[in-house]
Amino acid sequence: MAGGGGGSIRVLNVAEKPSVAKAVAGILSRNQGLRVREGRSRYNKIFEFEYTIRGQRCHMLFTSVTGHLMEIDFEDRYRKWHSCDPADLYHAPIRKYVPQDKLDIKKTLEEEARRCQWLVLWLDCDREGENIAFEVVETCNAVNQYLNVWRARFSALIDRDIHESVQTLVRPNQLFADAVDVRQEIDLRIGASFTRFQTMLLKDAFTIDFATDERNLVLSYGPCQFPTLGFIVERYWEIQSHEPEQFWTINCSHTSDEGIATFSWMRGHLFDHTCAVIIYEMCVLDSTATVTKVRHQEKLKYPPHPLNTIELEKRASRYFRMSSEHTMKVAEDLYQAGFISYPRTETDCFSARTDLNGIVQEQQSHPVWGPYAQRLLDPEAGLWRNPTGGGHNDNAHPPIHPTKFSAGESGWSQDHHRLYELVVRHFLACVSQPAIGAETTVEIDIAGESFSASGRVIIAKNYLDVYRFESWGGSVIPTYVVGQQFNPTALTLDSGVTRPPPLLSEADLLNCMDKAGIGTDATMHDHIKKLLDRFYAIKDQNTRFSPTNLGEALVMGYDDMGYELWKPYLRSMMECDMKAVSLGSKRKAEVLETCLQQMKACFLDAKLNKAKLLEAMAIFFERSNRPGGDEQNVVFDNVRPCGVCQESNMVLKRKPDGNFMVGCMGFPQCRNVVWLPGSISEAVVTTQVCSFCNPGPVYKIQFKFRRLEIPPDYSVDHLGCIGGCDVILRQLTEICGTGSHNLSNMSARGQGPAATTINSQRTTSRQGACAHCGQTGHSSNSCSSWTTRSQSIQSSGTNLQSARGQGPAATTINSQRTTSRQGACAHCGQTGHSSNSCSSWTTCSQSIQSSGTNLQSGESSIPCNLCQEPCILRTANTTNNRGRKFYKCQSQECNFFMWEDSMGDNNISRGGRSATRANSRSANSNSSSSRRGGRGRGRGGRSGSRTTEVRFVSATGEPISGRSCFVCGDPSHFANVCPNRGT
DNA sequence: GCAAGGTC
Repeated sequence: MAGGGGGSIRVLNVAEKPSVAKAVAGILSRNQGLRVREGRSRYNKIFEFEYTIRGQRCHMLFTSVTGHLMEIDFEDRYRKWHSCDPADLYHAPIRKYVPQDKLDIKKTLEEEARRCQWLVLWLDCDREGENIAFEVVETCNAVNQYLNVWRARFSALIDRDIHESVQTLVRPNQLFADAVDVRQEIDLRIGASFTRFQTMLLKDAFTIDFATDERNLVLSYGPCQFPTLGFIVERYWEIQSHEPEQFWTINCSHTSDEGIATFSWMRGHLFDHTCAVIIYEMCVLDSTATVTKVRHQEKLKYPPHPLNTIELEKRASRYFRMSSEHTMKVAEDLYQAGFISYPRTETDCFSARTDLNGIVQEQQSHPVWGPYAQRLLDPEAGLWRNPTGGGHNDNAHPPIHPTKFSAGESGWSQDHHRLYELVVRHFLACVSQPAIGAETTVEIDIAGESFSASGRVIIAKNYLDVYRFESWGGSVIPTYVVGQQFNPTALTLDSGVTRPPPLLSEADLLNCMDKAGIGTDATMHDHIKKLLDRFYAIKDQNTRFSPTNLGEALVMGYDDMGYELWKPYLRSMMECDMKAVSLGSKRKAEVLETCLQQMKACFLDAKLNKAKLLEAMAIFFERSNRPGGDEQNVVFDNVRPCGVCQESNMVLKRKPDGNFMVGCMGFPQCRNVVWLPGSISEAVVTTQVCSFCNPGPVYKIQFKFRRLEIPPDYSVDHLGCIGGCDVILRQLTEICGTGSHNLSNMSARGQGPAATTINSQRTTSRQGACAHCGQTGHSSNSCSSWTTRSQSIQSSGTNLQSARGQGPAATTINSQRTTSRQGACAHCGQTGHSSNSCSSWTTCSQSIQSSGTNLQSGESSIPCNLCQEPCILRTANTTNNRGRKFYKCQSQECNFFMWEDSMGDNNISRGGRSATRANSRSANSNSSSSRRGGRGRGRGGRSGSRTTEVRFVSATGEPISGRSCFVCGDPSHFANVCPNRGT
């Protein structure tokens, strides 16, 4: 490192945010001779002071950016949604630029950098920080290539760290920055491609009747938001597929002068009713209890670890029902006003150098928790304990803690008060002794069966005194000694049912994301909010999340395709790759290429399987009759570059009349088009490239023809090329015509060269034979086996061109030719009306409306068995259950779902219990087995979660199926409530 | 009109 030297050098220091610039400048200058002036940006001031770095006198200029200085986006040509096939976004050029709102910061950097010799980067010490560092370097180097660039590494904004850091400057780490470049590019390409794809595919195809303006509806996909949605849907499905099961347990209680002890059966509960009854009968017949074990134990309840962002969000949600997004807003306010430390931190352990004592001292005068703080500082109280960390450290920020005392500010909302209180109490708890409890466990034996009861007495509350959000429940039980005998006050056989897990709470969701590495501490709340903004999920009053129909349909669609795009694995894989890049074990270009290649293949596959998405949507939404509602019309598959305009791609389209064409995306400026045979029922662009045709690549198309509309000697499946080399395709075009654009139409209007031409070479090779049936003796024109449709084609004049080497495809209408068609409807080609008012559009949308309506809303409804809201009869459209009718409760908060064909079963109530519970069980079981398609999502048999909620069914006197009271034999009640039973 | 990541 340069040192010594006579004169002073100018050093430009740049921090990631204004607060850090201010703090570091304050520490380095020791607030001596520190001057501040405005920069171009009102938030990013410039601090100036003198400093000496390893003997070199420096005039320090300290300014900041605000996070990333640059953004990436596609080049202009690809930015419009219809400018290209979304698949092109996997290789479309990307540019990195400083957005408009950051230009003033850029200007400040440029102005200052010009006059400096050194650049010292004080960005946060994580990968993103390193990437921002290089953005700053790029900006400054552009105006001063002689800058000596240094990186300051620091882990906390405290004197010792900062002074040490500036004396041990290092070079910035390109590998760390590379890892972020990889992430940015992958996120952009995947996000934009899938978002455009699914939005264009689904938005207009269905009536998605949310409050918002449908035209602005964006069905976004993102590598973080989708797995987050996946967690919500998965839990929702788990609940739906839960099969309640009845279980039995024996409970015993004993009341004495000292109180009540409730003993629970050490077998837990049994699912075998007969077995439970037999054991119960044994206990009742020999009900004397003998105490077999008494154990006294001291138990500790530890205070929480120091607070990081995720923990703050989870606790604010749990204690105050604040959303994570709102929590972060309030925390940001408190941080900006200096009351709490930086709220975006992963760190949950304090540095040994933090002045914990000083932080407690500040809180001594608070009217509520002040006395506790005083006790903490009193060595005689013995309350202090050095905090233990949770093992996370971002090496950039300390755990969230109070930085300034406040007894409440006038401008604070209730949430500001609450959050500040949480931060303070949490901090005080962290430096406190754990709570101490004395636990007693008593075990008894009744007729060979073991039961246990426990009680707890809190000896010292310690941290619980200040951390009012936590409690340590416990009850006192009477004293027992080993060998003591007593008669239970009550001995009952109780029944309960297993229950599904609850919907995910916000804290649960944050937990899932944290574990799976979805998002960062600073962005997790954004992803959750995005799901709500996109109408993918809703949050109920208990801050629990469930998917909307839209969210569920999207996940279901991808799941039915067999993809786990909604699972966290993709992100985990990316995280691994990024780590490898940052460590230098993988190269940036290599990771980018591999990942994008895989994702593109996945994307193309998803496009091929788009029917699955449509099917899943059709379960929940009605088909729309909007013109763009035909998904075939809005999702384009790239076939080849356009040889006419040489700007856009030619894409496969299906017109509203069902016929296929390959047209230039540059329409209407470029009208290059290839009409395809009218006998095609399906056409899908593959990834195979034709090795003959130019300009390439020309992707081959997998066609399926309608058997009855093509000659018998042609296969219904054909992998074809529209570039001009494909003989079969041209034959079929000639034979079948192109629907409304058949040759008779063309020639009738005197359009010159027909769109559908027969290749002379091909015709020559089959001279003398009918092109239709292949037999000689007649031409295809007079072939008797042909349909009326093809006969109309035969009258057309054919423009014979040689097959190969003709440049643009033989079946191409070029732009020059199209010019002559100006004034004709772009849809059907006829004159006299525009495409807006073309009657064939209307016909098409009507047919969709009448035939494609799977969701027969309002056709029939029954009151919900669970909540009494109406249940609407709908028709499923999934692969496994197409056409099957089901009832689904309209209420968003009710999970009732029942197949219509299984309703009979539901009338059989089990064990004489109320029909309601039986119905819900049956409904759930049906939904699990069929809707989840047996992919192992629903739990089978008894492996799932069982909660121990016990219902005293028998206490109501209901007989359990097939049994009668063993005391008096009466089938109308059970033994434990038998009036004839002695104690 | 797309993502996720910084931050004001």
